[in-house]
Amino acid sequence: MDKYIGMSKKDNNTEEKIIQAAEVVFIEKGMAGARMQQIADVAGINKALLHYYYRSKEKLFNVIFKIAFKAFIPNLLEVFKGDKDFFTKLRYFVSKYIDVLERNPHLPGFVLHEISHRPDNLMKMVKEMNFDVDFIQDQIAEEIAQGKIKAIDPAQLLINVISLCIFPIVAKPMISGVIYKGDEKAYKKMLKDRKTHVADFIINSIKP
Amino acid sequence: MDKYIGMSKKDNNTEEKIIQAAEVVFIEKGMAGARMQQIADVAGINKALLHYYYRSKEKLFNVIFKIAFKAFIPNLLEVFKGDKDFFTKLRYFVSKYIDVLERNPHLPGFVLHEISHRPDNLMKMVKEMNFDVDFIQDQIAEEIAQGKIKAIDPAQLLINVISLCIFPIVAKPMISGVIYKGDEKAYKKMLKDRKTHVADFIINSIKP
DNA sequence: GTCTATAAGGTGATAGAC
DNA sequence: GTCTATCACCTTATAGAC
Repeated sequence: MDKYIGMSKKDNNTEEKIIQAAEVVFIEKGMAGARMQQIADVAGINKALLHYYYRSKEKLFNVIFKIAFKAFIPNLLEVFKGDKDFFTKLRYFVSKYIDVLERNPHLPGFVLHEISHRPDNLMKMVKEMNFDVDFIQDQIAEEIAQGKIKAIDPAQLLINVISLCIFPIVAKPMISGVIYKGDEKAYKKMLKDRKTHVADFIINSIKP
Repeated sequence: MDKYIGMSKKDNNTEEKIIQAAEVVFIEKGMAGARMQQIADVAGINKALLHYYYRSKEKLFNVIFKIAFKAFIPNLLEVFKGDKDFFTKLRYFVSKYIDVLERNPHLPGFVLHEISHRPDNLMKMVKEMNFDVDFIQDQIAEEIAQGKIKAIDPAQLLINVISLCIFPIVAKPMISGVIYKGDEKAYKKMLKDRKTHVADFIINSIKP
């Protein structure tokens, strides 16, 4: 079982217990695979009480999805607003982001899977959350203009960065099984090395 | 609805119709979300006949998963066995693989999602299929030894290549929504550009 | 707020006629 | 092989006592 993502500590609060349980179950099983009964069990209550707090499975799911999405596109992106060297910020972001994902390995799979099954519904929700990644692309463009990095489509570079961070987590069983022949330790070492490898790989590619 | 992956053309054959329908439904909805009734509807038959051919949902799922997995880790990898220049083979692979995934956008999400929900079950199946990617890593190591590419962990490079190809497909609604603000055409153009961009990006990073 | 009991409808699977 | 009808179970959701 995964740990819950949320930050509240009021464990005695029933609502909090429900949220924590729902995070664990939904993120592990997905909307279609999750069962209200199991969420109730994990929360240590019964189904009826679950429906008393959240009238339907879908309403509860939407609450959890928002929490998961915020963890998935983290405040971490804010580091790019700092005035440090771009490569320094990139190294910091990659290392910390892989760190976050490593501790919540089912998170990216959950968000990606659900968002591609209800794109309209969920994207509306995401828009309300008002995420902004434009400033990162602007910053990349500015770095290029100043000759600090090679010419590259800022969007492509951004996609490359997140691909290299997220995919190894989403594809854990795949990589662990096919590339490392089931050797879990080898997978973990790879992920640890990756916290510096990814930034090195990217910087090697884009430095002038 | 997606198109089916399989290659057979015997459309009148009931078994073939079932496989095609099951591919469409399972790959789009996943095991937990798929319904035998819907598969029957898409195949133009009824549930009973479905169970006549495949005794259970799980048996049918396993058949489809194997097909999907073979398409996901394609014969395309064989190009690395050729004797062309490594960078040439890399360019060819990236371009063709993104091409394949673009035409089956739900395929990688399906395989990754299901494999991480039944790792033991499915990895056993995968092992029976006897995939081999070791020769690619050997080849990378050889290139490094010959000084044709910079020192790099072959496994990390391999992971980088597939991450950069697959992630943009798995995360389509995400990228399309957050980076391109819902502009589908911009997403498609990005993917088209990516067929050359990814190899350029990688080669820039690893050329001596 | 929290529980037990149960309704209402869905879902995988089978029986049996043709 | 293919169909209709049906079973047995599961799942969400609600009613009503405390």
